[in-house]
Amino acid sequence: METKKFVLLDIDYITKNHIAVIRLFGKLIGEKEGSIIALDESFRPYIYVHPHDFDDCINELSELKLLKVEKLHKKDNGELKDFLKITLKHPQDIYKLKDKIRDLKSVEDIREYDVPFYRRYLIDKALFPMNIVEVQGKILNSTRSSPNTKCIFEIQSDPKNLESSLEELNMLSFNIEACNPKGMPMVKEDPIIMISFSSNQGFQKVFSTKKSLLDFTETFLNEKELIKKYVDTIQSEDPDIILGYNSDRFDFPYIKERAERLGVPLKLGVDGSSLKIRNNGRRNAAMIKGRIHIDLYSNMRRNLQLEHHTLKRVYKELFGEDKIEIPGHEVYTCWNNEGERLEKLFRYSLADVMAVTKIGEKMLPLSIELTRIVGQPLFDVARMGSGKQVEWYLIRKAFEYGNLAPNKFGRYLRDVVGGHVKEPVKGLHTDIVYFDFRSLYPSIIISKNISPDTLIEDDTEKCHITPEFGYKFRKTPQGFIPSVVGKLLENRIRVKSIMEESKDFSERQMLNFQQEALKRLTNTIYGLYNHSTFRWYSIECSEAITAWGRDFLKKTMEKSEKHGFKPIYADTDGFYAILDRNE
DNA sequence: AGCCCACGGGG
DNA sequence: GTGTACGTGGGCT
Repeated sequence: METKKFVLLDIDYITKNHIAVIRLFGKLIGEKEGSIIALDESFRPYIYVHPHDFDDCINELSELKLLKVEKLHKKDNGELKDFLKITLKHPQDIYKLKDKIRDLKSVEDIREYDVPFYRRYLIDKALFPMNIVEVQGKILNSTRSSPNTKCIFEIQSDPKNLESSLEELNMLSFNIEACNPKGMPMVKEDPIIMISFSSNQGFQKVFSTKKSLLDFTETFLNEKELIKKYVDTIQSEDPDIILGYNSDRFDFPYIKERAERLGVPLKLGVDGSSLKIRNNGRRNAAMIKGRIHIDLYSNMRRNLQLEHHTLKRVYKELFGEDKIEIPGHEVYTCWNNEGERLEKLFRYSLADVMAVTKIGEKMLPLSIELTRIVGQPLFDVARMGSGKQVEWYLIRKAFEYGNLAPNKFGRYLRDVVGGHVKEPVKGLHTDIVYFDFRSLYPSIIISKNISPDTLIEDDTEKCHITPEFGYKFRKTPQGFIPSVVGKLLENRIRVKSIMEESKDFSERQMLNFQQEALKRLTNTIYGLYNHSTFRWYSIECSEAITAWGRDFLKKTMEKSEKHGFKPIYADTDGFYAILDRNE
């Protein structure tokens, strides 16, 4: 048996002889660079069933084509219960059979039927994308595919998750230009006129169908040759991460359609597969197997609070300098000119793509740390809001603790009593102190043990009683959410202390992003209790947290007044105060 | 105050 | 893809 170590970049599954085979895509380490695809045929999909009656249920299930039915204990909302674990042959069978199983007379409910197969694998095998993973098995084939070594590997025992890697990843940004005299280019009419690239390894090129005197440019006969060069460049640069700006909705769909018209296969994947675009309503996602495509635009919208999120504006915000710019409507005139006007377009295209690389270098470390904590692929984590990130983190934790994740609710809105607001004292204030409660909500969750699985009806047990509402939360044992929040807080303290001791700059930087990621996840949780799309949704928990928050806020304001402060404004999770100088 | 709708961002 | 779906700010009633 051989052993391979690699950074786990991505994961999916394929079907071979009606069997689902997990594929781990990685960047090999500890030897000359190259990519690996590690296959695991041994994992099978499953769901849980909560039956009314076990014998009836086992009977009814025997009619269906199932691989295995086993009885086991799982914690569900704080109670240890018996469930049936049903293993099926193929992930698609779950899609086909889940309604049938749910509708059986003997079945009360089905559980964890909507955890995608590859996510199930990551959770059950305790693997974390962007970490180093070790696999044992045999090399199926090792070919030289230009110019990187591609290794196909068969996993023969459980893969192991090792430490986080500090390996530098190869990032390549790209950007296309097209133009139309009347406005936005139309994919049916307007050809791609330029494609520019920039990498974190120093690669910078602008390819075009027109000539330029600038040294970073290269000219191609026609659009078809240009797109071929695009494919060649991605294969030869062999990036782990591909970056774009609005590339999910503009660059990739555009180039895909142009390539189709010209008959150029867009074989961009490490396995030779072509670009796929998932069209989920307004949530487009362009996918390349074995490489992580990240559209920084969605990232910027989520992470920067700005009035708008054009590349120019975001660049200015992050780096304080202006990027050279050509207004959209002038691209056409520049392109149809010669000399300086045209050269300016080349320079603009390069500036754009270089800006994307710089933004990527600055913003990706946080997404990578989130990925390492959440434990889902970077591709997915980069496209999730913080609520979904937390949810997947919790689903993993639930598995670790032997809990079943709650099913998804519907989607409905509900008014929650807001926080306490003190109308501001009019006037111009100086030397203001701000007291922030957001960091205190996690402590309230822990100290009052606020969790759906600790909420009780009667008060025969020792419990915390919520002000205003009177909701009761068991004091022991610790609830699921409080224990997770506790671990997150402890972890963050631990990471911060390691960070302060570390002498290595890049390690310190990584740890800083890690503690930032932990902070984000922690501070997201309390707000999720009143999102009906959240699996651990609980209006009682939500109200309890804000009720205790108001309680603490008022008490803290009173206390601050005794120490000579004068609160001038308060809202929900904090208050502003000044030192009362008259005293 | 609530509901519906359009828009973002890319050239 | 173990499928079904974004967030928000502005205008309107």
